[in-house]
Amino acid sequence: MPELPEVETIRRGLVDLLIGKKINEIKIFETKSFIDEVGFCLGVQSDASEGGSPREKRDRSVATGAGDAVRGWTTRQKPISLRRRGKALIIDLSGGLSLLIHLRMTGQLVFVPAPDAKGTPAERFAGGHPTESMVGRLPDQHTRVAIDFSDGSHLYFNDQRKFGFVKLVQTEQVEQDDFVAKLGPEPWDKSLDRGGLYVRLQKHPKMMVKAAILDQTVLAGVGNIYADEGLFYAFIHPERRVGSLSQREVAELLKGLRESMEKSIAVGGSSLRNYVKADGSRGDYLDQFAQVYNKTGAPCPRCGTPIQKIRVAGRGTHFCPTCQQI
DNA sequence: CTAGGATCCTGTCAGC
DNA sequence: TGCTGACAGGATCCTA
Repeated sequence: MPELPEVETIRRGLVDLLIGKKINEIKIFETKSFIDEVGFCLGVQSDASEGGSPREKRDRSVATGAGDAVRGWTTRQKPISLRRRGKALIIDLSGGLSLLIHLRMTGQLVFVPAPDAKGTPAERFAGGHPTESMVGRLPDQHTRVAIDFSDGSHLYFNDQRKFGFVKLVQTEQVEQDDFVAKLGPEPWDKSLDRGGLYVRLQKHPKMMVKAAILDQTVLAGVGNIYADEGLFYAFIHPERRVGSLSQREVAELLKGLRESMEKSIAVGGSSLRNYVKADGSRGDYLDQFAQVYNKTGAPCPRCGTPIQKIRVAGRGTHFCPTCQQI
């Protein structure tokens, strides 16, 4: 699910928790979820000599409590910075490697601190796809990768559908990564102002506007929720052809995208404190800012017309048929 | 170039 | 309650 605001929420929440900690081991519970571009711990199972520090223990099998074989990579590297590009989170490590994390539809990251001396339940930080794994015992059946820190804390990458991944890359190669290299500018990039987005969009004049803003090469980080919200804000029907949009409409669309994402970041995206409210009940963070997304049948906040749901570019699309005309 | 569908997976929900 | 099909917030690949 996680779109830009969720990933940014995670980045902000994790930065102080991870920086300076020392990794003991990265455990890989699901091979498919961990892509090793460096050739350190997975990939070629050959005994051919590989690059890297001789102190690294590679391709080791570890026994878990459950008895499953889990791949592990022992290292002493430390997270030194957390970055975000579009919907990707990048954790740079002290040894020149980086973890490039994409949550796709159902990924989540859960940080579990070490229990204190009194055994008081540790306060977690979690973000991404909201599920019981945010509060349950970890690792669980959805845990794909776990990072164990030397102080006894853990960072879990959980992902029901296994679409997301953690990729190990050289830090200097991050910009050249297949996914990162194709990304368009960040939504707040100045290059999009004063007609910049209009120019980018007009390279695809026949495309439906919703499909165009979901295209990560046009603009990075916009997903289905914020696409619907931004189009609603700008009074633009999602099936309008890009070529029919005026500069003014595109400027409004950019404003709408930015505002809805800023609001979401301000309330903390889909994170633990939205998932579990103070009284222990489960909340839906979308309620805190969404005007149309997942509001099928509800009155339009501007004109009262019931919000409609249609399918555009293969995606569920919510809009107001009165405010957003073809 | 574009649309549209299938695909990777698993879980949930509506309807019967 | 059980079964079935539709659908899910991403991205890519293929075909037409």
